[in-house]
Amino acid sequence: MAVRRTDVARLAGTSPAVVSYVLNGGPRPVSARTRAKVLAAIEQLGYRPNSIARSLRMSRTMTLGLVIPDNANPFFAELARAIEEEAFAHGFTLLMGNAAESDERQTTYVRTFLARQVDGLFIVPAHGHAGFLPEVERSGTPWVSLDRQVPGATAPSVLVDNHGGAREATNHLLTHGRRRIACVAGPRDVMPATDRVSGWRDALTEAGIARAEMSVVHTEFGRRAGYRAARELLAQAKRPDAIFVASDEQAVGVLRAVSEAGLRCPDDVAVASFDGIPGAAYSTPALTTMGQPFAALGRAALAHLLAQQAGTTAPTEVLPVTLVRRGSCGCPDPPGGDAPADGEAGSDAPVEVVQP
Amino acid sequence: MAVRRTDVARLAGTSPAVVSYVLNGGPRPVSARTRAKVLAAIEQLGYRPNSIARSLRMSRTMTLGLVIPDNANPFFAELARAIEEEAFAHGFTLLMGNAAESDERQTTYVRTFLARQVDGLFIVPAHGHAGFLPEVERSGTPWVSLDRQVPGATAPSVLVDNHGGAREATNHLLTHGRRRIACVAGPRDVMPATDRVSGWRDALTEAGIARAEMSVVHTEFGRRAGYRAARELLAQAKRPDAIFVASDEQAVGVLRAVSEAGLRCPDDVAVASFDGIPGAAYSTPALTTMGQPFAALGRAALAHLLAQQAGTTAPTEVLPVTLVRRGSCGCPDPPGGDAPADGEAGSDAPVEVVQP
DNA sequence: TTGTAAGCGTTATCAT
DNA sequence: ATGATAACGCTTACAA
Repeated sequence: MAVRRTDVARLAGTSPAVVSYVLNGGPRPVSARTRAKVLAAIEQLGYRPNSIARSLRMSRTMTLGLVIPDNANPFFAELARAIEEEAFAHGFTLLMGNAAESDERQTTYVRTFLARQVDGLFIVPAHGHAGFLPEVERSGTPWVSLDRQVPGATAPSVLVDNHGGAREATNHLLTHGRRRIACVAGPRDVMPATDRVSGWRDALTEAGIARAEMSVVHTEFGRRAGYRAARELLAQAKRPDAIFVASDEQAVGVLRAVSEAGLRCPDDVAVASFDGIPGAAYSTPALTTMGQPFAALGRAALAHLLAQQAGTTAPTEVLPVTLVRRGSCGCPDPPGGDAPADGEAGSDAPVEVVQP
Repeated sequence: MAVRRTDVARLAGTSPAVVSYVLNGGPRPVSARTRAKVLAAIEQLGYRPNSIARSLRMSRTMTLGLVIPDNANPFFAELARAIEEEAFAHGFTLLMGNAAESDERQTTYVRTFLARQVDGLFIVPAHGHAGFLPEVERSGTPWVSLDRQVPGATAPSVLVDNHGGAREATNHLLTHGRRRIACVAGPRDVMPATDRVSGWRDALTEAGIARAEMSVVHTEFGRRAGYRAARELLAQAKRPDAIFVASDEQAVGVLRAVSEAGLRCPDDVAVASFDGIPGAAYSTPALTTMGQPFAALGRAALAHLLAQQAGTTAPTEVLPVTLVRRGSCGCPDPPGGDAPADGEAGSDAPVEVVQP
């Protein structure tokens, strides 16, 4: 069918193995003359190596799998982007699976990826579920859990400082003179969500605010959920003068609810959130948020995978988040969404008005 | 190393071939008793088939490749999501490649995917570039170009009605009484961008507006580019009273520029855009936009691939876009970003304010 | 109904 | 420095 290594060897008047040595630069040396003939034959036949066969032989696929809970969520999209970038830089191809918040789909993807003999697996576990755990552990495939931890898993996790970040964001709202700071939280069963709630609570407690003065709404991540949660909070008798929101996506919905309620952000209700997705710079007002170090997360995740391949035992790693001050908290709002978003192309090219 | 088909056969007291027949449901029948023994052995050993070996043997990988120009752009992200969804539903796994607007990376990905013997390839070509064309054509692998057409390609394209959509959006701004309707366009060398410009121009011409009254800025897709383009337009002596924007992403930047200029949307400057990304429902005001049929695009793309596999010749397909009326054009702005976004989870669960 | 064996395209280990 | 050959794990045609 396709043109094989054998065909190249025949045309070059040599053996298939030599073709391998030329292509792979080893493990055995090959004379310059033979190499030239092989290269010519490859060119002439339009030969392309079959990496499936290579994978079978080498039991190494140079493929990594990534399973995320929700493709449509910009935070996971950004995380996926960072991981893809890092994988590409190391010569790996990434298989992407979207669990769509379903434990079943999540497990299906893990199973598929394992059957495909991926060299490693990145998993952002959907809400507490972890039906995939037994299979992945038994396979012996290196894996890393991201953003969230799986109870009982032996694999390392790469996380961010959710508690500290939430505390810092809340403290920042306090420095703007806000006292009634409510919280739009994530689902109860997701680790980063609960850590962010406790960071918020601790900041308020340290500021001497009574527990009874604190309101929290647990809800899904996502714009719509944030919108609905904020509507509840703003309808309370004692309306909050600020809201700490557990994710930028929810915060976009919160902003919308504030404006529909006839209130202004940050004047009537200040907002600070978490994640630092690119879109956060372009809402009105732009969101003050705890920026996650996406590139560093990607690097750390791959490093942990490679360490496991090398047999090293790598512990869980917690990366810091950094406060990004924009308009929603009451800080001055930088024009034009400040810096060009990561990966945004050609943003500084001159623009010119013309006639069509 | 791993547990193989042979091991299962030995334990079940049968031959490796029979194990295949049990797993694949054929092609030969297996007695109920043998099947039970095989299943038990599989369970006991924790056997998992190696699909690399299967792929090599079958010369079918059940893997498809997708190359997009920019992972960070929500439009491509949404398109990717739709395609992944469709591929998953048909039992395919998707390899995702982000060309990051680089022709070189784009070609690298196509080459990698071909080497991995993907059963088909979806390509959203980066700006006019098409360095990958010779290789993919010669490989004989079925492929489809999406969103944009590649000059000289034999493969079918799946597109939307860019001209008609732009025309409809512009006409809609005209019905709101706007006359000075400027245009923020995409890059000059991208087909859908130029088609949208001509749709906008035709609508204005039909309305009797002189060419000299039309202003257009060509720029990159992306929020920041839209922001900078709108700043130019709003600084003109005769300021436009509406802007047709070639993409929602750019429109988000346009909204930002309008608000920074101390103007209000839609009162001073109405905006209509193109794409219908989920985020468009949550800007302030929400964006009136020409919604692309993402799910249908995914379906069409896969259908074209499968048709090619079956040897059928499939022509280019153009899908319709639909006007989504929201606040930015002057229509009433539906509350809370109207319907739950596609793929947004659990959005209608009750929310409740509690103490932490 | 079941066992045997060839072959998918590659790499690595033998000899030469 | 090179040529032959066994193996990777699976599917299927063929023989029994």
